[in-house]
Amino acid sequence: MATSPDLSHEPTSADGPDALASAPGDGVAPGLAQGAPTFSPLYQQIKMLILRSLQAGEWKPGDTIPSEFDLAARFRVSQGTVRKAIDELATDNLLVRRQGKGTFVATHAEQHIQYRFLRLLPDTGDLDSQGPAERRIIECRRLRASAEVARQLALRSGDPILQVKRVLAFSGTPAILEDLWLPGGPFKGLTVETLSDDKGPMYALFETQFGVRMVRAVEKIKAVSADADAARLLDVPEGHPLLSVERLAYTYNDTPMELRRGLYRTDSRHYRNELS
Amino acid sequence: MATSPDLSHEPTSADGPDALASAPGDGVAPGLAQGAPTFSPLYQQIKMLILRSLQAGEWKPGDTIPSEFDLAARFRVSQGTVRKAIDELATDNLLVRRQGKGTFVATHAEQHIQYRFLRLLPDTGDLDSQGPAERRIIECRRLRASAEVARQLALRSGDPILQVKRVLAFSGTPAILEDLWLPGGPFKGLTVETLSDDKGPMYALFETQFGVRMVRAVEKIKAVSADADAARLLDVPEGHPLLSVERLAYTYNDTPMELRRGLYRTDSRHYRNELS
DNA sequence: CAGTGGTCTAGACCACACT
DNA sequence: GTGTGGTCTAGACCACTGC
Repeated sequence: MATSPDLSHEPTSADGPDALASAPGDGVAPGLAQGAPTFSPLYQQIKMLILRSLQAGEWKPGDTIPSEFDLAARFRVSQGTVRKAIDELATDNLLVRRQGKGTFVATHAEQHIQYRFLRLLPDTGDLDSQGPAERRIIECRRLRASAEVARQLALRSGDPILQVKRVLAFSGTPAILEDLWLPGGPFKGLTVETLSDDKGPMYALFETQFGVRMVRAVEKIKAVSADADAARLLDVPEGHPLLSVERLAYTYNDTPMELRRGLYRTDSRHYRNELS
Repeated sequence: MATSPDLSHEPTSADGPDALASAPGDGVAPGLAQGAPTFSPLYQQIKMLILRSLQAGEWKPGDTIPSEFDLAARFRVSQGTVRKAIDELATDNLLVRRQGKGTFVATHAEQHIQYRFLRLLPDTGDLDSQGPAERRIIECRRLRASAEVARQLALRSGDPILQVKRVLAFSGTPAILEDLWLPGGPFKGLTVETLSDDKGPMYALFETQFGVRMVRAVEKIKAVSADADAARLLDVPEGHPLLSVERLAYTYNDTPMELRRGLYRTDSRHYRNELS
């Protein structure tokens, strides 16, 4: 009797000689994970299981995950099937493959090039000349979600949230004024001190301190005029054109976890985007 | 004797019984395409060969290309290797796979959702309510490339170019003012009439009339104030904040083929971008 | 050297579209 | 049914990393 792929969450100890005895052509187990009539390829199911392990924190950002061969044995499928699942997770930027070393959980720390979600670049293209971003926290308040913020963060109006306001500068010149709204639950304990003491990207802090990993985001961009407040903090005349960048960032499972509204000075910088 | 993969450009007529006799484990032919010592996987070489056929116009936009099996026979490799090559070309948006039907050369025509490179969406998200874009050509002039335009289009200063200026409106309200610069050579014969008579996306026209297919683009976005000219054409007060979108679009082979500068009204629309 | 990811092959079968 | 892309397997070998 040919064994079916084992899609249980735990590694199995029943590694008998028939563990991998599935004959070629057994084909996919249709809808094995649930009774739904919808067809789902095996590698998609494996992908979901790996995703679940990532969510559950079985492997932390920066860790290496088990080898393809090990995962294949755990799930009772062929290495090629695991491979395809990992391939997709890698192109989604959730995993990083390194030949000869292993497959790692992606992280916003040691992204070694730059902040992964920041698209504002100097017009000269000279990424290094400007040095690191200087961060200044303006405020960090605990308050209740407005209807609008609640809607975007999938909360209820009045739920506790955190609001952070900060300015980023390069070489002493302010470039970005940002307001952030974070759900109070996952970010319980976040204080202005935590933020001020931090050195690296904020999303790296979120990973290490709160176990929240930002996976993807959607930005809505508009051109606006600087109001008095923005003009003061960004050191531009009132009415100066600014880029308004409203970002909704998601963790695993498409859960929105951060709403951010940035005002970017674009006199000597630009927002870069690639189309394909 | 085991035959090597045949990477010649033409289909071979020598379909003898040993055509596919390569034994497993023959491995990759290192640097077969050129004597370079750099290792290049077989599927990458196949990818390049398919790309070359696309460039050469062997298959036109909208056409179906030969089946994976046919291509495998042509190149004397396995279907899986062709598959991986096509996979990459599909994720690059150069080809489109359709199960049961075949693999097609991507096209800007019948992109049936919307203009693929236009990221300006109504704030309501209601894509259909606004109806189709109304296009008005302001001018179409033949002139000589300035140093700046020449640099970006990889031409020499003074080379002949075309400049097009147009306005796009939705429901009678102007939304976009665009200036385009095109190299004179590939677009010889482009007139204001050609442009005005056209119905679909401009990039579809470029494909059918000039055989130029835009494959990818890079945009630099800034916030600016409307000058008198822009204010008049976009029906906004002078000084109104506008999104400046400077696009450099490329054909196959990373050849720049269009420089475009758009001014977008963002009072009721926004530029949408996804990060990951 | 062993272990990891990366490539390649060959063959079987599934899902889908057309005829 | 036939032909297309899509999934899955099994096994071999290559390239890179680090012991």
